[in-house]
Amino acid sequence: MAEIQITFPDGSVRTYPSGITGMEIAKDISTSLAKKALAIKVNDEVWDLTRPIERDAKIKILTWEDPEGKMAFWHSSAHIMAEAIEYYYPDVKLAIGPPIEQGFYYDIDFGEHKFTPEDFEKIEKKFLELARSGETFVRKYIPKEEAIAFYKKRNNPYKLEILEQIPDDTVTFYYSGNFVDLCRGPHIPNSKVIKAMKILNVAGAYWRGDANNPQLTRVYAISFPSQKELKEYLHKLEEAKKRDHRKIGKQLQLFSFHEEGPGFPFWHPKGMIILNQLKTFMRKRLLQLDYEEIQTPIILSDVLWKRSGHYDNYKENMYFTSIDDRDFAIKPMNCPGSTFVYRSQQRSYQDLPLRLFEFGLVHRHEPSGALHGLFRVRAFTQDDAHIYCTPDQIEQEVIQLIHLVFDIYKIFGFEKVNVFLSTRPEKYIGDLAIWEKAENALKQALEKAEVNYTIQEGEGAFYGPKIDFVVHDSLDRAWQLGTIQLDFSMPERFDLNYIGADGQKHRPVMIHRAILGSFERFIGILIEHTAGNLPFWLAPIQVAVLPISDALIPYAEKVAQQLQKFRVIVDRSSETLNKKIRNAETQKIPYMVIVGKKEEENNQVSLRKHGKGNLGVMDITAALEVFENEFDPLK
RNA sequence: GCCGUUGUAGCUCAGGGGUAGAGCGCUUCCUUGGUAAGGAAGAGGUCGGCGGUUCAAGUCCGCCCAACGGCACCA
Repeated sequence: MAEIQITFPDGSVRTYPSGITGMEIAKDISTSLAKKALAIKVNDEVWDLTRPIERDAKIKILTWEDPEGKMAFWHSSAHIMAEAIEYYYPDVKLAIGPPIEQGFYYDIDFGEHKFTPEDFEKIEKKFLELARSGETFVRKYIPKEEAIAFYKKRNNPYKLEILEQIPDDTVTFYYSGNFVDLCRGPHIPNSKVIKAMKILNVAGAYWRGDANNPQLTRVYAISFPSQKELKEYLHKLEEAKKRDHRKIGKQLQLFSFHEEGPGFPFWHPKGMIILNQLKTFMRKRLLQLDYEEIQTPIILSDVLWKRSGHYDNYKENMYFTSIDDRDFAIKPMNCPGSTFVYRSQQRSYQDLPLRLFEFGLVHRHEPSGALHGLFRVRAFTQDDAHIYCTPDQIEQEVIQLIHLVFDIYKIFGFEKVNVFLSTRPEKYIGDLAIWEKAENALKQALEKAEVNYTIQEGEGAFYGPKIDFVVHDSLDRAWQLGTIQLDFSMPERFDLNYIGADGQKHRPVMIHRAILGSFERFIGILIEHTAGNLPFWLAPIQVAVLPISDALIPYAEKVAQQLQKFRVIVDRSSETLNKKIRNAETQKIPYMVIVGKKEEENNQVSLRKHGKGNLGVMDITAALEVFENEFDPLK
């Protein structure tokens, strides 16, 4: 038999007979590895451990520690779950069942039956029973004709549609237990390693993600090699739930939502402090960079929106009204308004770049099913700005912007930022030459700012290329915040111009940009990022003075007086000290200043830090100094 | 917008055809305290809205609204 050379990840090479399987190689290395092995990577392709390797290859045995190992594990779990579901509901039609980042799902047409959480338990039980029985996953090559006949007999239009799109004459099927599925694989060798599984939820999902197609039931689940890992995962889910900004917003009395205004947040006094602090902060930064602030109307004539193109492209998302028999629209974006400020006087090349920023309140008719706390609302305030410049100025402007964006994210503790450059799509407006110039300017800017970025070919807007900024929060979830979008359309539509050094009229380029995106959404992200423990400068109440008894209220007020440059409250309730501390802690107030007789006698306070505990007794001035040393970008 | 689930006191939730429940919060009283819940009493609800079935509906049925989980959407 021919021999082949197998190269391992560490670079070492071993010789094996051709046709050896991954499992045999794993066993050759060590029995413990063979036990843990789930799949094998063969020259960048993930294979079953039972599949014969016939040529020289670079391999890596995959275990639960490898993302690809997890994928195979969950993919196989999806098959077992489908088998369990078919056991109880033999008439279901399976569509697709892939692994995902956290677990797996199977899209299933349940016909008449409504699959609900009541079904979960019995499916989970059956699943574990099947997994424990030690099912093997056997890969078989089936002629496509045979596969089609198989699914025709089973009356499964979904699998037939998938088959139609496979060009090959032979397709692969996987057999495990009583289950058969058209599947590319790879799978784990034996189901015994799956020790724990939980169905997480069910949801409707369109076949092939198209809203015109029938809706299937998507069953989400996750599985693990041990019960312990499942427990930990469920615990993590709960922790994430605790950080939900909707919940914390309610607990801390920051904002609320009401039936009377779906998608329209009500900001309470404490939330307003955060909102205003953010605005003050952003305003200060922008004014330092030669931006000028403007404010444009919320309601503007529909003539304007027809001219801007929003009426044709964005009508579905706009609200309309009328005034004295004339038609108006509520602005969904600030850009058209900004152009009026630009046009209010003849601009010269010496005026450029002109940087106009607006904390613009926009309204958008989001589909009802899309609303989600502060993350997706129907009214929000963008930290918007429009920069009017010459094509030659794009690069320097974008460099400045990139630095600004990174500076600002850093202040909120967003250190990991991914940057994406989206280039010209198939449908676009404007000259090819200016597109190329603009895209090059963006690339140059990114490179000069020494930013790593990913190009998203063809993902730009029809009116210009753009750069997007995605940050990662403390739970490593990704959030798109900032965007820098070049626009060749708006200057054209509104006939914007400036007089160049040559005395002739020229067309400026418009740069739309937002850094936080929307203040409302950003606060939601910040709450989840910090679990509601906002930094000192953003905390609605910074210090709570807690008198040990009613008799100490006068001294508490005297102390509060001396701390008045901070947002300070005095707890005058006739509760025990323990209760007052508990209340301040649950309200996530950064500092507690505790005063009793002893402190009063020496003009001192006892300081306690939220989440940390007692910092000890000190002079009032020393406490003041502690607060003054807290980070404050507004100083 | 689509599919599914949910809607009971300010908040978190139990109850499930026959007089509406708990804890927290709120009010009052007692207690005056030393680093995460002191004690007692009281007030508070057209059980999301509108219709229907029934002697009787918070409970069963239909429609609507909203929230939640996904999908679709996010020029």
